[in-house]
Amino acid sequence: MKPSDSVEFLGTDSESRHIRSRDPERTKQDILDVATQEFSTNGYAGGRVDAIAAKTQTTKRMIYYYFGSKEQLYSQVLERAYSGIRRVEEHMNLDRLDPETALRRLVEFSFDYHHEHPEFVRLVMIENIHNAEHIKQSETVKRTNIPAITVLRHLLARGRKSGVFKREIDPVDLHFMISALSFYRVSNAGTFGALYDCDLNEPRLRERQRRLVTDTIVTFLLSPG
Amino acid sequence: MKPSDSVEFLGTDSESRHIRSRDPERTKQDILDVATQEFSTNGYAGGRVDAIAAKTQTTKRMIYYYFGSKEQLYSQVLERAYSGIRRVEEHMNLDRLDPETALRRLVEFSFDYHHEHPEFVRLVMIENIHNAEHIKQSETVKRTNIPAITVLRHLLARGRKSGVFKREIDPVDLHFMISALSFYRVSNAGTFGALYDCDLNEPRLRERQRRLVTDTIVTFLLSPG
DNA sequence: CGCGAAATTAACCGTTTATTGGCATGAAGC
DNA sequence: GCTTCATGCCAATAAACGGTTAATTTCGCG
Repeated sequence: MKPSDSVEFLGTDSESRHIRSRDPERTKQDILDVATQEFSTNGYAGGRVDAIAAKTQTTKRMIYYYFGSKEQLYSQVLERAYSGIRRVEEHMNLDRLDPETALRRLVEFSFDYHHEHPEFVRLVMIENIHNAEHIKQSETVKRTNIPAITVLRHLLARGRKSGVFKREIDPVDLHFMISALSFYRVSNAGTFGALYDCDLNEPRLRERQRRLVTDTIVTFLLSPG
Repeated sequence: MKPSDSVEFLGTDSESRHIRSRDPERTKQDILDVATQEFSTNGYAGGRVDAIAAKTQTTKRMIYYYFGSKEQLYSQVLERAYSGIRRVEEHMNLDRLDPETALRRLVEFSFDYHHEHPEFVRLVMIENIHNAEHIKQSETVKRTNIPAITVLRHLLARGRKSGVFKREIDPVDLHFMISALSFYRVSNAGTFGALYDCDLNEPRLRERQRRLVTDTIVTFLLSPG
């Protein structure tokens, strides 16, 4: 190596490299953050390991060092994304509210969470394109998702007991409807907006649909069969 | 070229080539059919031109001859997929039915169409991953989708006039809800099934949700604000 | 201090992939 | 019969792209 190279090397060094001392956890999180962005934007096949490495503060080799393969990296990105919604969901304390209000809150939470986390929505879409084969193998994700149904089942039981909820409905079916209405608005904003010439992210429209979705679900539960 | 090559050449000739007489339209449709399958299964980035060519009765060269590029081929696949649902939608003749029944039919049709055309659903998912940038450029698709809203608007007006529909609702919003509930069940069957350990395609469950979705929409329209 | 393991880096490799060129050829219309 | 369109085959290409090699640096610990 020529002296000039050495100088050049040390020069860029102090500017961009070796600023961070070795910190495995931070490196991993850095990679996961960037990978989340990359995969959620371009899909799994469309996501580029090189692109991830470039946007990272570290190198491509580190990705393989910590995650083994593109696929395992993607799986971890997915798991982390799912853990996000669950963590928020857990601290909702719906039990203190009357059933109708609790249901409203739940729907609104779902609606808002999807809106605020489009990258999560996109990752789930992508995973579905791949027939959920990664999620199927993750016991963690599967286990941590059951509570969502348990909460709903409990809420439904409370509502029926108090006579507010007139409908019999399977908690899984209710969850399906709430998710569908929350998810689709974000996942299909592109095509829906293009086809019907509207911007689903426009605050006014979003607020209107937020109320609509909530009212629809609540109205159904309250109406006699 | 040696004589032996010539013989070899002519030999394979009569076996595999020139079996189909020249039929441009059929060749194009063949390519589109296979491409639909490939893209809807693997996504745009995941879809392989080689794989498409292999499953076709023709060659890769023909794909470029007729479609120019992978992207243009994908766009045409998308357009054709959208034209499918429109064609069916057109011959529904909802005007002969009373508003409530017409609405039921409409929801059921949407539910059934999505269920019966998962490849359409997947293509739309994929297009949304790409921010609908192909659809945005297709005037054809945009124009031919407006009628769906017009039909709804007319139906809503009829229902309100006759006093059956008590709710005021924007036709686009109604379309959004119907689509969401129809679409999500198919698009997210993978992750939903994995997370809550159920098979959304199981006939019993599907029938139950079909009724649930229809009832929910109808109940909302019929209920007083 | 010095040593071994963990962390990090740059350069490299083999393969895949979309895309094109070249060339031959049969069919159809004029 | 001649031209033109449609088709087939195959090889080439040039750029990605996922993954790896091998060397270097950092850090904790004895």
